[in-house]
Amino acid sequence: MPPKRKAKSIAGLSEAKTDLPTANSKRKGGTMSICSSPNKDSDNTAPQSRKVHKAAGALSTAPLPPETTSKGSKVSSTRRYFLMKSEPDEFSVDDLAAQPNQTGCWEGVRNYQARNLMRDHMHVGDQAFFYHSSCKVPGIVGIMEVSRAAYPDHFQWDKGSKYYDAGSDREAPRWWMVDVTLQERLEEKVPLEVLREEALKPGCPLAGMALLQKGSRLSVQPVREEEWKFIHEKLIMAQKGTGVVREERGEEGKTSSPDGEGGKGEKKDEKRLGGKKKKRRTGT
DNA sequence: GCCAACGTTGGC
DNA sequence: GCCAACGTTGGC
Repeated sequence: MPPKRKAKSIAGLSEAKTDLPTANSKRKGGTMSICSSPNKDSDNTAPQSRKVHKAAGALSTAPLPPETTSKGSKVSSTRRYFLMKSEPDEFSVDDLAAQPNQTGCWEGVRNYQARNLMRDHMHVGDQAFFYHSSCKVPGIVGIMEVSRAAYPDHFQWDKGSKYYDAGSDREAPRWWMVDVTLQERLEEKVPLEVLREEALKPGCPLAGMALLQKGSRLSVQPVREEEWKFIHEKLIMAQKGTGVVREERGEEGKTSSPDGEGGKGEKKDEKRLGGKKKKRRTGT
């Protein structure tokens, strides 16, 4: 699989970055049956015929309200919430803000669980936090709205794309994407660290948040309504009132971005506690 | 840069 | 279907 694939680029622009020819062309066990239409109704077939059960434990996808599909299209009676990760080096909230109508497609998701969430559970009108990962200060940097429900990620058939997947059939697309529209770019990022701190407080609705669970890595995650509200009202709205949640602005010195994600090469200010744990994996 | 915790592959 | 190997994610 692509060594780097959390990248989000906007359709039409991303073609440029095709640094990884191999992509997941070697992937094969993919005999998974997937729906072929974005409008399929009751397709919840998790094509993960392999062993996703492990992951399922790490990330509870439980917070999703029941699907209310009436017939051919996804009908959402209740707005759902999500969190979508992207490495700012690859695609940042500023990049999305720079798109026409501040709208772009969220392509490049190459994980079945994440795909299923987008394909089967995201509806127009649902909202998602834009999360910057793999950067100096990971955290929530924006609020988006789903502006187009799932449709096939065409990069899976683009041999020049790092998201190319030789095993994906046009008749049965393996990978899907949605369009998102930026609703708000936060003035102040809500750092992961703050979320963790809050979650520790008694009664905090963030206690069970998927993002904070150990081993959570999914690039698209469900967010419970109470989690969304807490973050939005207590951590985002509040910062507008007081002006600060955490003063890191300027410290990273990068224009108006909610975080100046300089780049991964950057010194990560906090050295690990130097603890050796155990060796991992049997050597190669 | 380190490394825990995955996810995927493929032999059996 | 099980599971070890190996590659990846992403916080630290």
